[in-house]
Amino acid sequence: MNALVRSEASHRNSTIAVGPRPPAPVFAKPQPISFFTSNAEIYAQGETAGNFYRIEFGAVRIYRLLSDGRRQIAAFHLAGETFGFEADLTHHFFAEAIVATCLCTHRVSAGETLSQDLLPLALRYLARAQKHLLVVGRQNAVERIAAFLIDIADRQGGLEHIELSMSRQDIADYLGLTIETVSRGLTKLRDTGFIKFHGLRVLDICKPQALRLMCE
Amino acid sequence: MNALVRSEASHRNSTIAVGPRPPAPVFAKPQPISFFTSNAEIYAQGETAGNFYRIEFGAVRIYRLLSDGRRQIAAFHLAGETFGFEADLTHHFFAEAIVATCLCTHRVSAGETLSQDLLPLALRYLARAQKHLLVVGRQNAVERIAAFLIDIADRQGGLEHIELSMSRQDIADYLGLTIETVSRGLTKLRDTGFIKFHGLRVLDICKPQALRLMCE
DNA sequence: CGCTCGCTTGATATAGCTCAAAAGCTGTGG
DNA sequence: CCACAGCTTTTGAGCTATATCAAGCGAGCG
Repeated sequence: MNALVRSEASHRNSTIAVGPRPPAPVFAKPQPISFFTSNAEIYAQGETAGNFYRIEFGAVRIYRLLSDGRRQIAAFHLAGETFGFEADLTHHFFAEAIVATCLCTHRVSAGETLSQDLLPLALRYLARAQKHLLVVGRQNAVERIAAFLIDIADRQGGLEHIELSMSRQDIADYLGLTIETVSRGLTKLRDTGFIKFHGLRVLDICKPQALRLMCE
Repeated sequence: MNALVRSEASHRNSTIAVGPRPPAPVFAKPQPISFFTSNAEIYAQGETAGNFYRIEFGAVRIYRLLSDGRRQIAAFHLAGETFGFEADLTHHFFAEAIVATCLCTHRVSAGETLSQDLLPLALRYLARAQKHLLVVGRQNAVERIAAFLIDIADRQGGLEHIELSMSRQDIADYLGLTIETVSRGLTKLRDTGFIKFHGLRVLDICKPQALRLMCE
């Protein structure tokens, strides 16, 4: 299965208050900033919720575990995105920093108008998760990897240049594959000229149209 | 693959206005009721959105297609649930009645306070979709079927008695399996005494604890 | 009574998993 | 600047769970 022991690298990072900041564009008041090192836990499944977070820089994985250690990453969140709000006051997932990450924390109590801002966000994430279900449920390995690359490229500004913050294991656990299958898929996409590597986690999409067609 | 042609059974049902009704508990005004026969389309991917729907009775599947016909059902909605709202004004999925279904239509323009009601709903569906990702991405066939049965049982009131409104093909497309694998999985659960059939789509869960344990 | 349709069962094929090892990278210390 | 250790990633070989293809079965219906 997929029962790797990853936990020892994943302990809570101390929150570093860096003081007041200029107002964020969407939410009213200056809020505390906290910093997380790579693999630091932001919150755990079962923990009390109540805050949500805007990523100033870095990247975050949202995931769940089965009792035998199998992991599914439900979402990646990149710089600029807001995450961590829940329907009830409990977190149903784990959240960890993928790389060194800086978060701006917001309290839910801060204002009632927040739900006005949060609803479109929640709906976007819902559509994203449900689209990802099609990828994981019905596409083969290479199609899943293609869909992942297209998604990241679009979210990094629509360029064909990609800088991955996550490991092959993270990608595998996001796509419902093994690390070996992800590696073989990327190799196949490279050998067929769809992508070009400039380092393990840096690559260009050479045939964006064709790659898009592959996962429709 | 899974390229069945299902489309000929799926054309728009005429909306039957049954006149004003007593106010729904959550939303303010009486709203038009419409009726859909089994397999009737409620809305299509790409269509303009703007309404949302409460299921008075019946059941609905929310799904997406790949160009070659592979289908992934992203969610089932049962009686009492509300669905169909979107972040932008476009539907990103198809919605069809699974059985004879009666919907109460609400216009988004009806009131600004709606987002207060819709946010927790959206968040619950988001958590549901992301949990389902773990099932589809990391669990084997029998575990997926067990998780599906537990989910339906919980949503039908927590009883151990289940009446499925959906076909084996719908279940397969929800779980990312083939119809044959679903059938074999159900047979295995029956033969090992976890469930007992009282008809093709009617069954009891005999060992709820053990079944739950199977998909954790 | 004989269709049709949805479901089950059987036999075989294969995509992706598992296990194993090699090959790159990165950082550290001499 | 090189050597070595500890990672992550890639590559290889064989195995297995599930898909695919095909046939049979049973309930509902004209």
